[in-house]
Amino acid sequence: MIAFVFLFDICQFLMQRMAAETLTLRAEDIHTVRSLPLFADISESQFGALMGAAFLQRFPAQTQLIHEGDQADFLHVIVEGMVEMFSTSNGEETTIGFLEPVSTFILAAVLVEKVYLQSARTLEPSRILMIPAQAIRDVFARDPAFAGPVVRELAERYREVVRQLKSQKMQSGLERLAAWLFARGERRGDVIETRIPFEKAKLASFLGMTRESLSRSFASLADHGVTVRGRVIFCNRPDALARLARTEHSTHDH
Amino acid sequence: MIAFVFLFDICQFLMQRMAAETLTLRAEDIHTVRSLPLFADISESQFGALMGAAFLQRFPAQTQLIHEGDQADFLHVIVEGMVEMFSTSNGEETTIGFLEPVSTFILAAVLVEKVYLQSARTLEPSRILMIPAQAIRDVFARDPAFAGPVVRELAERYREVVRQLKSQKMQSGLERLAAWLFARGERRGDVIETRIPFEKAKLASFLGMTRESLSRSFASLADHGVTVRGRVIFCNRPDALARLARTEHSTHDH
DNA sequence: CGCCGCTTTGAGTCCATTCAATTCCGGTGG
DNA sequence: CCACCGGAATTGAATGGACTCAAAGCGGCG
Repeated sequence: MIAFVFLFDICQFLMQRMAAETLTLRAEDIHTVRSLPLFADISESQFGALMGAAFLQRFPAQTQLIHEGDQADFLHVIVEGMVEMFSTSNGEETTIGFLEPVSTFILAAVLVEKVYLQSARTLEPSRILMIPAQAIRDVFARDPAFAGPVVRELAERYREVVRQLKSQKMQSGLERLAAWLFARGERRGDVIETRIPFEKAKLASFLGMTRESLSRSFASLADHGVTVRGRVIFCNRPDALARLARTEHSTHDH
Repeated sequence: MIAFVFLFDICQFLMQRMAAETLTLRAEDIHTVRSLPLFADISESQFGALMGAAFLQRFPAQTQLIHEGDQADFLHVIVEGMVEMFSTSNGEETTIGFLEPVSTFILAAVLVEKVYLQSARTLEPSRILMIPAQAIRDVFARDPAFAGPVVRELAERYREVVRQLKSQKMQSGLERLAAWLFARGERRGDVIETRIPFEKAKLASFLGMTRESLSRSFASLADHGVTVRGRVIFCNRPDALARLARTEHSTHDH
């Protein structure tokens, strides 16, 4: 049984290899990875060890990089493209987050040598740097300068998930949407502009609702100065959006 | 303004002091804290430094130990009693978790020198060891043996919250309840027995539903062999419970 | 025994989802 | 350049699950 699972893993790995394209690390890429807070402090030699063991691959869109439940064998770094973290249970799928360059993901599973709790797939053609988990753990054990950044990374991720859990439990879908638009939008004068860089269905899943509900939520936001033009959202009353995001239950306007 | 806030903090602290009772550390307590995975590996001298800066307090039930939004000044260790982690937003409150001896809480906020994202209160009379955040950070910086356990603790907490988020987004209240009963129950022969060590309303809030819904969920679980007797829950078909917990959507029985 | 707080039950309402149909949009090929 | 196609997004109607409000049990403790 174990043997079969192992064989299956190998097959999967080879198939992925075939679908992907292994690239040599370019100096420029190494530099961007090196500049990540996670790696900024470690010694040159340890960083060299990590990069020596790592490899960079190019994946097409919609490639599943990580399968929830697998042993965490690599720390992934997204160098270019876009990655979705998600989870599947009894056929249902929910989006847990999105990753843009340059960031690492699933550090927790790698460090504690456990299985992944989430899956990951590319949403665009992407370049991913894969560092063997063992190399990460080795450097962690050897280089004390690595501990600080690792802890900061973990702690920040933890706090992010706590925020997500809170908003999931205490806010309505409309409020989560407002908060998302506000947090991620860019101010242009007195309007705020937010671009959704993926399908709206993904955003809906991330916010914990259906596409239809998201669509209706956008419609409701018209009362708050929001205009939707495809994947670009404008709001000419950012304060109204912020107020809603902070979950204003007192105001029952209509 | 700042001065007033500071004054307020001091008042709060003093009031807490008055409500609480400062205790001297007993050798026995020190030993239990020392045996925590988080502290097991650090050097004797560093541990001594931590304990020297720390103090143990006894709090009555329903005492708020941590106010969400405050700067994280202490790492708390629950030595005896029961603590609830919760969060408040626009008047609504949600329970995020429960802590029993012996465990630490809010390590993440302490390490990154940020504000607490959650509040904490005692649910029973409790003894809490409070270690100044700065002492924790100092030891972390000085003793490399501390890094591993810290990372393991953080990583596990992170994974726990991810699990909570997933179950919140993908499972029904009924399924979450089944999962909770199953995970926390004790096998006695072919029945499983679970004791709820706090108000059912707290459990409802933790599971993300109202008391009424929780009550109705218990009623529905009767079909799965569940009997409720006050705060003690029995199930004579643990497999049915487990199946439901794994979120069996396919089976539409009746 | 009687009070008080927690829990349960009931009834009605509301909001999100589901299912279904239509519109919108980008890309392709004639 | 335009017609067409398919996937995505929106809209509508109906369902259902969870919540709110209200009232009635239950249980522990003085």
